[in-house]
Amino acid sequence: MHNMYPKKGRVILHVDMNSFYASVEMAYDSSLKGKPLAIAGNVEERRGIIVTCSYEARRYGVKTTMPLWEAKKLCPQLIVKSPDFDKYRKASLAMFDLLRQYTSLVEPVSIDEGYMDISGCHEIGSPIEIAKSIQQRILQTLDLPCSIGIAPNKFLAKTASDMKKPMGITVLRKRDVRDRLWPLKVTEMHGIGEKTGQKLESLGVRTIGDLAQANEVQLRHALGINGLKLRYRANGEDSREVDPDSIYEHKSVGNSTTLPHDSTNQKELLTIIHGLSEKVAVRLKRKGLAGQKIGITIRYKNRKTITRSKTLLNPITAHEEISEEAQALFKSNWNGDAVRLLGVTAFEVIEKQEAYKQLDLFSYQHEAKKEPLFSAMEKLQAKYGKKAVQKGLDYTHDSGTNLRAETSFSKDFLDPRH
DNA sequence: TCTGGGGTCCTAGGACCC
DNA sequence: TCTGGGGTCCTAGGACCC
Repeated sequence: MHNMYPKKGRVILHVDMNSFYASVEMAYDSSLKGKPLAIAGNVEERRGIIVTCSYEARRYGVKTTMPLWEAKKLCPQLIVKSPDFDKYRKASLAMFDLLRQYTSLVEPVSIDEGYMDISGCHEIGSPIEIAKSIQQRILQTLDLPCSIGIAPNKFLAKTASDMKKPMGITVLRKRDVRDRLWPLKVTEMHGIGEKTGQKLESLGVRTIGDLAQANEVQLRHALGINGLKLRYRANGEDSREVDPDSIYEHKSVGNSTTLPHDSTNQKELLTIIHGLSEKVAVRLKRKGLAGQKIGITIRYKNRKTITRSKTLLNPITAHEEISEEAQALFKSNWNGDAVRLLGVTAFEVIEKQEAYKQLDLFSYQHEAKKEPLFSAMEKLQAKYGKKAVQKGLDYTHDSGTNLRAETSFSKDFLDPRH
């Protein structure tokens, strides 16, 4: 018996497109190749920032999230384009289709990166051969460069794909962790940003190796359970599986906009919320989703940002309904200061089919308004359980009608302690 | 002359239930 | 006269990522 793989380990690839938006623009217009190119939001206005830029632009010090005016100062000949998301989505879909020709275990994590589990792909070739094939075909058929990390788990694969850019292929095995992962600065680790980096610094943790061997009690105290998770990863451990279905699991759909000018004009602000609500409604409908919870974001002139949300009795999709909830939230929470940004988000989105079941419940709530409360509640409880009954009660509160006084009686009735 | 827009996940406190 | 402990749901904020 010859077993090439004595330990049944996984082989995970992380495919990371290099400066994706800029590369897509160059694939469409080859005259842009070799030039400093940046994709920036709000190109016309003062508030644009760099979303992506070509490697040529990076040589001038231009970086992602840098304000546009600053980038132009560093590189006056910078070519600036507004993002064209339809174009990028198309390229992204084609790229993931190509990956799925190797295995169905493909998990897109964003428009330009994804994981693959190629553990069962021995017949196609070795992991490195597969990675080379993928990289070549993405380049040949889509004219797009990418880097690929090969490792026994997601974290190491993601870290590996970052090590050689552009067009790199990097293998990071468990036995490489000590020599190749541990020397890296802890701030380069996926999941560690500015704040966590500062906290770790104050604990004397500067490299990933420091984190891997840090005192668990101290970590837990400073960072909570996340500290232990990060330490685990720093040791090269990560048991998360590649989940091809995760793309279908939407949790929220939102739209936000930074206003061209800070505003205190309530009418204007409400109009903007109306427009954002429409965009949310259109996107919900296109995906066949409905939102159980509507939220707004208000960012003030001084950048202080608040969020307010409301859980609804029934999931909604319609533009007018979303707009009504969002405008009500705005009116009761805006402090009158000048507003810089507004956002509308639908949370706890569910598939429309689920929403129909809940509409059935809604009809019972209407009955609850006509019938004696008592029997309507019993019906509701028989069909939907106590949680549904609680919703029914909320509704009577919401409507603020004559049923209000009776609800407390019903609540008592439903509590077995009484 | 400052710092976009799309998300996810986690935490923490209060209300309420059992 | 005084007051537990487990759990869930809801809301708001924060950290992080691309």
